[in-house]
Amino acid sequence: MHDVAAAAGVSRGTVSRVLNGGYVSTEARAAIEAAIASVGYVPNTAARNLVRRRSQAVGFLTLEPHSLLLEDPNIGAIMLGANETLSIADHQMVSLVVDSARDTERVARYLSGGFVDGAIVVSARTHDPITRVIASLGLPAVFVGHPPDLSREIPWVGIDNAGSAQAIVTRLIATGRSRIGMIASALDRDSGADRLAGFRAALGERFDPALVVEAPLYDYTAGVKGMRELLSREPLVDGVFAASDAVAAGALEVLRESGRAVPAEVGLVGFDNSTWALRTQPPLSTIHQPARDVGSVAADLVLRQIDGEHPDPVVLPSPVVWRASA
Amino acid sequence: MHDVAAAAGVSRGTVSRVLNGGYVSTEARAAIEAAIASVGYVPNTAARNLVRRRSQAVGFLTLEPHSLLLEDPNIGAIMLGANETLSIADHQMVSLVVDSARDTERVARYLSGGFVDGAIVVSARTHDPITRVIASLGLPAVFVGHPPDLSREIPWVGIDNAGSAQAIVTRLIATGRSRIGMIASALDRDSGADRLAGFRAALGERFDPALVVEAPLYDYTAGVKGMRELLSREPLVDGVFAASDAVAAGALEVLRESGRAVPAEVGLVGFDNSTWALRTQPPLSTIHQPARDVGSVAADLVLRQIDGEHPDPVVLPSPVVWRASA
DNA sequence: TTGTATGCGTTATCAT
DNA sequence: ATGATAACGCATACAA
Repeated sequence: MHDVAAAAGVSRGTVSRVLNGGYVSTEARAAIEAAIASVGYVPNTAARNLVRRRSQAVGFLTLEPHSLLLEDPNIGAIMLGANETLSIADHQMVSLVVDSARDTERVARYLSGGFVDGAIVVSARTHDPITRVIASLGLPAVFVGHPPDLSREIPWVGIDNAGSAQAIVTRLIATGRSRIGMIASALDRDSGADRLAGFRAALGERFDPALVVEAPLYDYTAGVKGMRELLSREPLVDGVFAASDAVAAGALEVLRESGRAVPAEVGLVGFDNSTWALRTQPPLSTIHQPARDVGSVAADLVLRQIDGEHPDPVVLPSPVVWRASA
Repeated sequence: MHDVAAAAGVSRGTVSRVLNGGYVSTEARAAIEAAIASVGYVPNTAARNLVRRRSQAVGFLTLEPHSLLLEDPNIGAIMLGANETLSIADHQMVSLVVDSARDTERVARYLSGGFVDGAIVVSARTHDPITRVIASLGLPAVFVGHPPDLSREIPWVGIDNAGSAQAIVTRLIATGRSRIGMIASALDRDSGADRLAGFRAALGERFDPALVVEAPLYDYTAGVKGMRELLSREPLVDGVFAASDAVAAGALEVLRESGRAVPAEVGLVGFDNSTWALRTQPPLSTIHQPARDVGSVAADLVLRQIDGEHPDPVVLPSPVVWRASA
């Protein structure tokens, strides 16, 4: 910038004014713009942020085992939704992957180092070091999904997992099934635990713990193993609630192998309304997750906090999508 | 930091020394550390970077239509590999999504604003504005895959798509197939075009353009539509090379629907060795892409450029993985 | 309208 | 071993 000022024969202050917008004469502006072009000047945004004390950037972190990051299509959609909203507000979304203890420490430094004005956190857990850093730093943040403890300090956005699970299982019951099982995934996370709770609520008196098999992740493999286990525990099972569409796809494959017709003999429902749901034969009845909206709302919630507001948590609607699998 | 210095009764220089490492007396160090804790001081890394003129960060950008970003499991693996290597070198990987014209401009500013010391670019195209910015900025960068023009200015890392395609198709031919078709995806990208070239090379004289159907993306849907088209063009097709495992999975579904046994009546091979390959029935013969290594090498190549070196492009091995589908 | 001066939070070069 | 002090590249209040 020094060079530009010299080349244009003005002071650095004036150069700064044409860059940002302020009173500057037409001639001076022309001279400066010419100088900028000839010198090939690009402003150092980092320096600008130092003086403005804002970075115009928001971090997006996924506190997940990396395998899940690769599998879960929702996370990608959430990112895109968040980015879109941040982009409109002229904020840069920077996605940070934390995949090791070393990452955790470095990301914590990054967050507290003035590089971001806020953060969107997917799959936060209360005990997570990063979560603590954010809380103690007072960094504007929003969680996707509701972590047990900090829900009151930090706003969150999500869906009603329990209610939606209850709704679709109720509907599954209404198709006349009597032995309904569940392949429950990720019970250590709020989404997983809530879906199981909804399943249980829908069944009420008829709930049978023996018909719930547990799996660590929301993936295809969980469906394969889970369905085999379910079948061995109760060969007469005629309804299955899979904790996600990927899980349901795995279960469907096993049902096919074992010669059970879907939906004639066994009704199957999933969760997510992901691409899986339309790829299977028959297509899956499932719960629609408005993942893109979740991201968009998350972005909005950080932005508002950056502006000094204290927004409330947001729960987005997640309707049942009924197809042919049940 | 001013507060810390005051509280500890020393100068800011000394505080800086305990933070970074330098000669400082035991008493001073103790006093300063106590002050840091009581004040709750966290260093502003942004300010440090300004004076050091290094950010210790590397950008990771995916110049893809966002739909593909969500679908492609390779990109996630590449990210993880890159992050691991960067992390060991104490560099922060920041992933930037460019999903609109507005994004393009903002990301370009971000890149030239001093926030990153280098960049890893997936799916670069020569005409892309971001690519031009990087080139004109002289920012240390590496491409994943080889863009046509800038290959000499900017190093890249990738696999031999053409050679691998030729290898697996040759092997498919060796199983005694006589009417072999290809579902070719993403012909506007080097990977897509090269895979087709390899297919053609393997067939030599027997290559028949009528047996090549084109699809825009490497996804499941492309396989479904492509296989239907192929079947209608040549009902007697007995071998299929799908441009990716996801494409192969879609094709397999159509083959099943139309009553063709795989591999008995039709041999099918894919590309990527992704999770798709093991989920299908039968599992797919395919090409193993060392995606994680690609990311790791990419990181290494930027790091070396940041250190002033001028590394050559790297081609990683991508062996045939033979399973039951052909 | 424009120039000058000061500060943003650090590191680094000097002396001491 | 430590304390001043000058950068780093920019924005801005104030003066002119």
